[in-house]
Amino acid sequence: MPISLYNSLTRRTEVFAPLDPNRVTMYVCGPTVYNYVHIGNARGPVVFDVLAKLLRRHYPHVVYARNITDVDDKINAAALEQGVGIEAITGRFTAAYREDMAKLGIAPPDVEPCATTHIAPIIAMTERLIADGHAYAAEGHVLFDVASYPAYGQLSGRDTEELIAGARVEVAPYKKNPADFVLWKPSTPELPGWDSPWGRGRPGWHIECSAMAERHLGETIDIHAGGNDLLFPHHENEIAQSTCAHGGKVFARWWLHNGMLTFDGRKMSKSLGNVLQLHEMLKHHPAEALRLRLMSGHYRQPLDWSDAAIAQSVSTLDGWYRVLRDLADVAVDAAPLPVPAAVEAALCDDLNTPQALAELAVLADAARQHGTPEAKAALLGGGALLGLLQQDPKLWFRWRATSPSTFAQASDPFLGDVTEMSFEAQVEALIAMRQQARLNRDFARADEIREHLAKWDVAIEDSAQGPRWSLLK
RNA sequence: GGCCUGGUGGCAGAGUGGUCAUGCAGCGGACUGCAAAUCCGCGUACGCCGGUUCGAUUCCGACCUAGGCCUCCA
Repeated sequence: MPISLYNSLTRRTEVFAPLDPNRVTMYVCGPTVYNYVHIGNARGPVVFDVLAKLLRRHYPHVVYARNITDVDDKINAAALEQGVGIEAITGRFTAAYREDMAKLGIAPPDVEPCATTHIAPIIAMTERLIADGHAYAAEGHVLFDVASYPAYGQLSGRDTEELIAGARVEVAPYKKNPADFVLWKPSTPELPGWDSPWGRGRPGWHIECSAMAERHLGETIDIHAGGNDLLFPHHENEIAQSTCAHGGKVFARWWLHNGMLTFDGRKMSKSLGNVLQLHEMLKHHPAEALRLRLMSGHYRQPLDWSDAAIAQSVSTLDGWYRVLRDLADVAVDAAPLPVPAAVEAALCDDLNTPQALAELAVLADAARQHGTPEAKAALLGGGALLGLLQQDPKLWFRWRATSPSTFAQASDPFLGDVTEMSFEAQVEALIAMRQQARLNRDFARADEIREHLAKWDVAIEDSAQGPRWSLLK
């Protein structure tokens, strides 16, 4: 089944065909690690994680690179403010980023290059651009000469003339044209810097992606992806740099751009201040529900974020995990889970995750009704491609790592002294007590215990197999 | 101002020129000590106005409206 992907460069959906089917290359712009990322920053990683999984099914060798920007003026500002070196900042938030991505079920990329470990390739590429007349040094800076690249503006649909005339950008005196952008800039002694032919300095923002993509993936890559707010100027500049540094070779054959998360109808962004930190969200919601929500709209459309939407994702997963819990004893060959054609077809159609999720719902219904190993395997297999439904259903229903705060007490009205009892032990004891009350047909007491447990967000179901419990989310 | 997306049932959110999205929530019934879960049943959505068509939510045009990029930003 061929994969079709919308290409921002051509503005149409095209059947994907890699340059080399034996080495498919994909580059995704990663975070600048000066703080925790917000939930909107996780959308690209989630949808492109699904894309990577899909590509790996179709091709034997996929090289997926997602960079870490670890030198940047915001990092410098944070380091100065906290009186530490930039490594303290970038180290901490790189680690947090990896942890939070892992919680969302995002597989690590094959390569995770950092700007600071690619200074030599960055300088080399900059020198090449100067030598070929595409860049110039001025006052310790090196700037890309936009006028030297006639195709500039192609990706973002901008008119080069207008950009060169560009009134909105504050024009630095050393620029030939307002649209020229910096490849290298000088560092004052208190700022991080590296020796270069132009003095001690640091790379501009755009050049690192060009240099690292070249280094790890090659001069022409199959897919380059990122948020649509990077389309201009970041990706436009990357194209200019890479194309000019590679003698006119195509830089990226497919450009994919995910839509923004909105919050109260506006783009979630640090500058607007309407952000929700992923790290914080993960403390209050099951990670899988956040992932599901991030996939529940088509990746190119905006997606509104709200508590109600998270709650809906939780309910949806409750239903699917209920099916899997009821089929816990149905054995399934886990090694190669089958991938249902309908799920794959949806994803092959420009990553239509909402359609894929609709198919997953159909599979869940089938599994609930038939309860066969095949039906269960299909549900698990479809979920696997989407990065869902892979945990033990028990853990989904006992998702909270810590017990409710209301639980911390020495004495329980029903159990007496509970200082030695764990949360789970207390819950189990109370449920046993309630079961006995029900057998005695003392329903008033049974309901009292149920209400008591409800205060700890413990919900009880009396199933045919006996009572079972879960934690409300 | 330039470039670009959207406006679908209570909510979320796909899709299509002519019988079905799907999920969540809701309502009625069955089941249950009561709940929960499950099962059965229910709701005649496609911004507005024109046009093309036998037929448009789907194509075309205008309008209204929301949002994104043009500056750091996933």
